[in-house]
Amino acid sequence: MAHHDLNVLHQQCGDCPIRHRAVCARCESDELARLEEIKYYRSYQAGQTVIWSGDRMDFVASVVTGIATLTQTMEDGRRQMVGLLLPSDFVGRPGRDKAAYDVTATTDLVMCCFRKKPFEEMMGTTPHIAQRLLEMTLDELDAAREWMLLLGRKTAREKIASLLAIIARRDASLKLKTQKGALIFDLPLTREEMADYLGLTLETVSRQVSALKRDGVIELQGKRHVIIPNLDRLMEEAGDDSDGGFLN
Amino acid sequence: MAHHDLNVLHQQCGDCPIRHRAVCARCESDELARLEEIKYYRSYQAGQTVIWSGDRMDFVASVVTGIATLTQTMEDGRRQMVGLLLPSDFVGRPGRDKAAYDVTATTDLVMCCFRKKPFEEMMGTTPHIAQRLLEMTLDELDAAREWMLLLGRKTAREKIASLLAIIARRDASLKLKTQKGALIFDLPLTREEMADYLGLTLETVSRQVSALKRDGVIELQGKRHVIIPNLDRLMEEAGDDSDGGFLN
DNA sequence: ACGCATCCTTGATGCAGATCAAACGCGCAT
DNA sequence: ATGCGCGTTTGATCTGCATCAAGGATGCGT
Repeated sequence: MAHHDLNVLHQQCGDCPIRHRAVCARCESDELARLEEIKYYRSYQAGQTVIWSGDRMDFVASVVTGIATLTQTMEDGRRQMVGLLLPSDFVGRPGRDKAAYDVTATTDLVMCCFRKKPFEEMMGTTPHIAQRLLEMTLDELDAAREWMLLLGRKTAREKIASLLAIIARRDASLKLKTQKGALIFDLPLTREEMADYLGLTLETVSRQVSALKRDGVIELQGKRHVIIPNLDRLMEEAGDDSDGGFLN
Repeated sequence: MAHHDLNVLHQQCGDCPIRHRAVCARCESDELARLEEIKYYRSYQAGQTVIWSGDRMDFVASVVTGIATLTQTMEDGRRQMVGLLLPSDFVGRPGRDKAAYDVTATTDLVMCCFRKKPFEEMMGTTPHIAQRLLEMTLDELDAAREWMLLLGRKTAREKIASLLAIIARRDASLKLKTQKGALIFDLPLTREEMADYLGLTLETVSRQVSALKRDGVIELQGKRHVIIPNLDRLMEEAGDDSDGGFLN
């Protein structure tokens, strides 16, 4: 758990899978070239800690592949996940030198890193980066506020349904494995991680997942493979405003 | 509840009480002059709704004086406050034309408004505004994540103590009425609003406030006037990591 | 094939906070 | 003064989820 692989592959930004969603999304080719000079990749194995809260953090990064989590921990060990980082999500905060949260790889993870100093300098001279980062941060803030509603007011069953709906919709937006309107995906989180995200215990998560299965809202193959036969039904269970998205 | 006063006072930005904390904090005098041209003030009475979630929103604004809240509501009426807006806080999102949350004035409120279109144009040409907005949004995101820990994992007593500590620290930072290390302030929220913020019922809020009083953690004069004889004690009750702030 | 670890499920019981209900205090309009 | 409304307090009871406790399933290293 101490060290991390330095991945030697040098990917061209032009071929990067997150080219159009990450913090670099708006960059022109000359700006991309400058970024390319200061970037480097890092890989982490599933379960590895990327950084501990309070540690000095001399880089910022984009998740390229895999999933990471942000968690906060109280002295007595109570844990709350405060972010789920998917490909293209940004890690770190320009202008801050210590990590505010624990960052953990929940699957194998590849990140595109930039040393903080050069990145901050580029932010000053490259408005496209700052613009995109602002947009992404505003999106995260909206997501955090939706999560506050979940944590403060939803029942255990609604929390589980909400989490499944969020994961299902994300997968639908890229890996869209749709067949007759059914969505299929693998849960990227253990029951305990789901509990930490939802403000529940792992036992309650397990019981409510079983209940949703018993009631036909979801189907399970093994513990992690989920089939959503009817997304609308799941959304009802999640208690979300039916109108769905409010993008723009 | 339908209309709002148009306040005719034209304040000079140079004299503005939030000049150095708001979205305009980094502006040079020429930039400020341009902002001054497109700004206008609006006042709301305590209890008035500034805007409803889903409504068209053609402006963005800074809170100048007073307090406003952001809340989300589920169809069945469950409510969760997702933001507490204090003087200098920013309302609205550039690039979005509908409000995502209900915004309500909990005290008499004055906002410094900018029509969205001109403001967005200025953001493109005035990096100081975009920079400051990014910084403020990152701060809000941190606050939202701290709130997620509170909502997901803290006990009712810890939630109340945390809210009081947050309000106390904010007042200490400006209206600092310190005397022998004791902090004094008026609660800007009703018990019900506190409950909506904390993910509790108003009865539980009332009981836990009484309990903190009984245990000498706080003193009360009337229902709203609070005295914190010992902030460290209150912070312990809040269950926060003792190290306190982690700015920068 | 075996043992062991990790993750997960299920059951029994307990408790913090929700819910239901009543009454208090204070400001305000008549 | 009187009565009314709103915010608040306090009490009695209920319940959803936590906690405590056993197993079951799957995968991995030997």
